[in-house]
Amino acid sequence: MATTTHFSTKDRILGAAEELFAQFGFAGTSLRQVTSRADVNIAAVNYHFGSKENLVNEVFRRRMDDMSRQRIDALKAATTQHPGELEPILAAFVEPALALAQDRHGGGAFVRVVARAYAEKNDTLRKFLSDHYGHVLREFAKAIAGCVPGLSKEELYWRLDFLAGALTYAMADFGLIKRPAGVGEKAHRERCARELIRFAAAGFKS
Amino acid sequence: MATTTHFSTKDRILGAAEELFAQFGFAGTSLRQVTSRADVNIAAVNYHFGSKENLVNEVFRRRMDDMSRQRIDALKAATTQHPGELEPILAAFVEPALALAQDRHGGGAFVRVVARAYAEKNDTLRKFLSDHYGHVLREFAKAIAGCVPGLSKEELYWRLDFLAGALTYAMADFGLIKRPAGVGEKAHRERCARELIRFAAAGFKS
DNA sequence: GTCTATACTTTGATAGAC
DNA sequence: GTCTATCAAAGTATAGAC
Repeated sequence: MATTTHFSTKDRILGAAEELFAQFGFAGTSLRQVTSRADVNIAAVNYHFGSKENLVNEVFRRRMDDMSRQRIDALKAATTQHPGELEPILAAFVEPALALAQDRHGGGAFVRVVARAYAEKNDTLRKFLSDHYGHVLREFAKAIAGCVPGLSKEELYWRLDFLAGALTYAMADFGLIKRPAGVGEKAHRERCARELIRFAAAGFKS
Repeated sequence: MATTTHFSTKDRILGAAEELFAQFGFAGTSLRQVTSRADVNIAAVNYHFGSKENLVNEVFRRRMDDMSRQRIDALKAATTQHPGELEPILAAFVEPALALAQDRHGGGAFVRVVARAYAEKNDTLRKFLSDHYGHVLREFAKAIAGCVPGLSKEELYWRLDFLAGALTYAMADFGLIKRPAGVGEKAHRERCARELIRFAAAGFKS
């Protein structure tokens, strides 16, 4: 917020929190660890963010906003460059998410916030997610509907949920599939995207 | 552990914990709440379970073991009664999970443990899950491979992961789709199963 | 082996001086 | 906007009764 390269207390807290959350999870990270790494006083967290929970949400929001923007941009490019084709739309949905999940700095924290929204009865966070995710998802729903005309709106939404679920699972690296030692992270991610797009495309067209 | 209907301290803790975890989540439930509801001393938790984390895992394991058994039984029935058909196999995988997720007593807690395994860097829990889930998944992989002969083992495992992800998401009731007011829980669950089976079947066959 | 009373340690949060 | 001091509540650990 100035002409210098100085990072504000708030920004330093966000940065430190993101790294620690990604590495140790939320429960495993204390605010004292965060403030110690950010080199600020323990009380600064509550002053700037109100609570630990709200700090978590803010860490998440930075990445989420960025990913949503990438998705929307990619969607526009897909529908203009490949009109009527389903796979490029699915790629626009899948690829930014997998790229983020793999980001060393924010990916772990991001995936964890999503999972936490599953796990904890947290209607505030759920509503927040549905407000943001909802908007993006509806854009994709419209675009997909244009490629698969026979689909009812209900069926379309069910299938979008299935895609989102499979993608979230893949982002968390949770399944049977493990990256083989000889394959780089980028290649593994691209393989995942390719497989998921093919799987989902067949599902949407069925 | 007797001829009476007496519940041991351990069982009372497990029962109270399951209900509270399902209702308030893990972070939202203190051990003092648990021991108060179970009418046992606070120290009994650490005596019987070692830690809160381990209590969570034990609550989960009871349901998990039960669900895995149901899945395996349903798989056997499917392959003998409908040999060579893919959809009954997928149903054997999907339906026990959705039924459990909807169970008022244990469903909430169950889904939350799975989500927590996503969210927290907990290799113990992840390994435990992969040990149990892994065994069941491999049975299903074999059965599916019999129905879709052209599929490589790698592709098969990718797609199983996608199915598991979509199913987990659906179990958590996390997506856009909400149960309409006029539809019962059972009907909604059956609709979900039907849609997911169709979606995944097309994906596996692609 | 089982359970209880009790104390220890760390956590997130707050109040008030500066 | 930031700090020190302090708080209540949480998970955990231990000693000893039965």
